[in-house]
Amino acid sequence: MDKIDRERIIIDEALKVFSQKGYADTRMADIAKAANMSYGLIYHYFENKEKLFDAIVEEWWRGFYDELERLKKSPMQAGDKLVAIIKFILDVYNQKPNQVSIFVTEVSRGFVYHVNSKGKDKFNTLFALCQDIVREGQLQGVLRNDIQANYLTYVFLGAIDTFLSVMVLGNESLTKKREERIIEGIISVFLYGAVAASAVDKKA
Amino acid sequence: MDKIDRERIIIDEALKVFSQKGYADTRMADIAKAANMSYGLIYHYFENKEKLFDAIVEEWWRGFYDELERLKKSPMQAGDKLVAIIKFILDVYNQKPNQVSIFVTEVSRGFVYHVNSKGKDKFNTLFALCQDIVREGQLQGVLRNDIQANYLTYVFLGAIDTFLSVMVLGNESLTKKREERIIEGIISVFLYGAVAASAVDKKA
Amino acid sequence: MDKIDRERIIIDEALKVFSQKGYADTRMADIAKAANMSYGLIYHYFENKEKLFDAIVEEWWRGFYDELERLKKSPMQAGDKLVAIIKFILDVYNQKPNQVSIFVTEVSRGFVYHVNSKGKDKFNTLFALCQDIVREGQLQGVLRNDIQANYLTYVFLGAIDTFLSVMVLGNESLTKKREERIIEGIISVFLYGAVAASAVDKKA
Amino acid sequence: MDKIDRERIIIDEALKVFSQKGYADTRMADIAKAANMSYGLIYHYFENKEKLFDAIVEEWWRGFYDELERLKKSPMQAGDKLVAIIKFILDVYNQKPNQVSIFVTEVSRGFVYHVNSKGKDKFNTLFALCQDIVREGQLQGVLRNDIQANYLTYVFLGAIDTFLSVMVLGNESLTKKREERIIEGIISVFLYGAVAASAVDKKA
DNA sequence: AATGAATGAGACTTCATTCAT
DNA sequence: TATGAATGAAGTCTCATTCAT
Repeated sequence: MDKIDRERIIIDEALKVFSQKGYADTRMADIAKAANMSYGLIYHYFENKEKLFDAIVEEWWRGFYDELERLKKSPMQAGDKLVAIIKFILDVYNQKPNQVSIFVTEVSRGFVYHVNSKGKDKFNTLFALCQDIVREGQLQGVLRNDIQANYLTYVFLGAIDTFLSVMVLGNESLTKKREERIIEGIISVFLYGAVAASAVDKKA
Repeated sequence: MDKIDRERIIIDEALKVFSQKGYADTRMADIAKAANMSYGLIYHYFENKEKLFDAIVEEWWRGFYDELERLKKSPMQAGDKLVAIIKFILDVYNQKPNQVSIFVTEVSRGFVYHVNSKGKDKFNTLFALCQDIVREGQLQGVLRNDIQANYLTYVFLGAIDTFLSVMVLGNESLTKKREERIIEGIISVFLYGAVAASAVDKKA
Repeated sequence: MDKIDRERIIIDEALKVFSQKGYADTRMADIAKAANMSYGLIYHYFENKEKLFDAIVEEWWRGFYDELERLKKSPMQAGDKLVAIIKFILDVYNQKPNQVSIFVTEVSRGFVYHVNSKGKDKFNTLFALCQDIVREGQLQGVLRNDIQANYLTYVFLGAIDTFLSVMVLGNESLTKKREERIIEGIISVFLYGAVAASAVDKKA
Repeated sequence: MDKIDRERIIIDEALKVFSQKGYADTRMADIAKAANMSYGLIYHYFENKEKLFDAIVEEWWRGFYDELERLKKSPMQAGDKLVAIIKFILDVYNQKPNQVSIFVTEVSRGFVYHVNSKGKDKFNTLFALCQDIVREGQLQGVLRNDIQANYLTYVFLGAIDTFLSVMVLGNESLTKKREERIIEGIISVFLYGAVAASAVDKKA
């Protein structure tokens, strides 16, 4: 088995264990057992527990960050970009729910990183990228201008995050159809608000 | 110094330390030092680290839960209830940012509770209570009926949660004026959507 | 309540707790609770846990030692003295089973005293006194001379000790009638042996 | 060094320390030092202090129990069986005095086991097995029938136990010749009684 | 590359004892 | 006398990490 394969196995299995037990309650021995190898061997591939965790986060983060950067630069309309973000996250959740789980429970709330600030940085970067897209939408006249971009971003990211939390805590899985409905629902509320049509006298 | 006072001091200092370092990285000795007493003494008042943490969470949770129950039963309009929820949380944040911080970073994402399910239960209870109020709004014709109540709730709670995360991670404090603006902003987006008035052809 | 009374209560209650939980597993707080007072107060009467334990042992030991000394000096026949010893021990057991229990489980096996040698000394003294009486019996021609006094003593003391162990471990209580039968039985085996009359061709 | 060897070393060294200091006063660090290894390593082989102690006791107990069962089933005469029991115990004492010491001071009096009842059970099992053999002797007409089997057993086991206590407390060792004399002595007193031949008017 | 025995810093916790009130 | 809050030494045990094989 070559080096890359081993690393893959370790990362994948560690991901499972971390997302099930949480970082603090995960033992290197648990990971080794899940990966079906001795724990000594893990140290050939990763310097220590934290670096291993970082590798997992980095992998997910890289993909997410790249997507956000790509979207930011793309010529799409801001509204469609926001839809694309949700789509992307739900896709990842579908393929690797554990990865999203870790992001939600450990990274975005920065617990592993209480001391250093890696998690905080990532969260802030994520927030900033979304806010850029939101601001772009405002400039395009697609999104409201009377509200600061950061508030719009709170609502947008928050909706996704909370939705994921519920999914993660409930261990729920996602059918394609359900995914559609969710995107539809969240985006619709975000864009057009929660108020009933009959009750609208918007921003009066 | 009497028993209740000591308990207060311990809880208050533990709250600070927990929220700064996170549960896992907090040492009983740290708390003792912060509270200016021997670590042995903490064990006179709290059975162990977890019970101490629970006491802290419980205190905040009790207040929050009571408020939600009170609101649920009150004759207010659902929209006003949602405003009241945000107001309440921001008030608590203003008075005890650490308490909110712990809730956001440790409890709502359930990391201390990966093993047992105390955190998960609290989160679900919280979600359910909000959803009840949202559903009430739908019945009153105030909130949209074409979207499932849980999606509306994701957006609402998510907005608050993400906002708090940003506040907590940024160690930001809140002026009265800023608080007003935030409530205004989040509620407005939640109720009327992010789309610019000029661009509205809602739910078409 | 005067000093002597308090001491009595502490000793009596400590005796119960020690005999139930054993020395190592007994907390000063347990004793205080049993004695219905604060644990601080115990330290007014006894220097520390070990001294308290010593006081308990000393009390029982004093009575036993005095009895043995008295018997040693008395003009009774050696056989009757041995009967008197058993009688005495069973009487104490009847009145204060816990006291005997402590002696059997903690002192005679010297566990509290593994470090120092108080228990060992007491056990040896006890053994020596019995052996003196046995030797006296040999001189009187009442007990066998062809066996060393210490072997006779092993059998005698051992019978009592094992019997008490069984009583103590089984939490059994003693009726007067049963007591008679036991004395009869043990003494009879000790004096005349376990061999059936029909099978006797003693010391052939 | 392989797994089994290490376990042997730990058990052997722990046995020494336990028998010298007693269970309660034995530190895991003491055992580690005696075994010339880090204390962490002990936990690779034994779950905790109590399990380590149990392993030691179990080893001795297994041998003793098997011997008793073997004797019980053997076609020997009951009297010879009793001799064999004493022989066996003395042999073990000769080879592993510490093992016997632990049994006498810690297990047979059940101090480690004040809470649970492992020690009590073992003691009762031991007693029951001996009593079976004694009863067999009664049925064979070799032992007296006019005394309950349990009383005969008290005397028999007690003699051995007390003798061992004296040996253990005195740290005495055993020559082959002395061993013979002891067996001779104890058995003789047990079988034929302590009374001088000249004074016999047995059971009159 | 691979194993898992070995290490030991350091965490939590207990509880006898002291001491201010 | 009486209380129980307060102390802190000391114990057990965990587990990331190292290292000989």
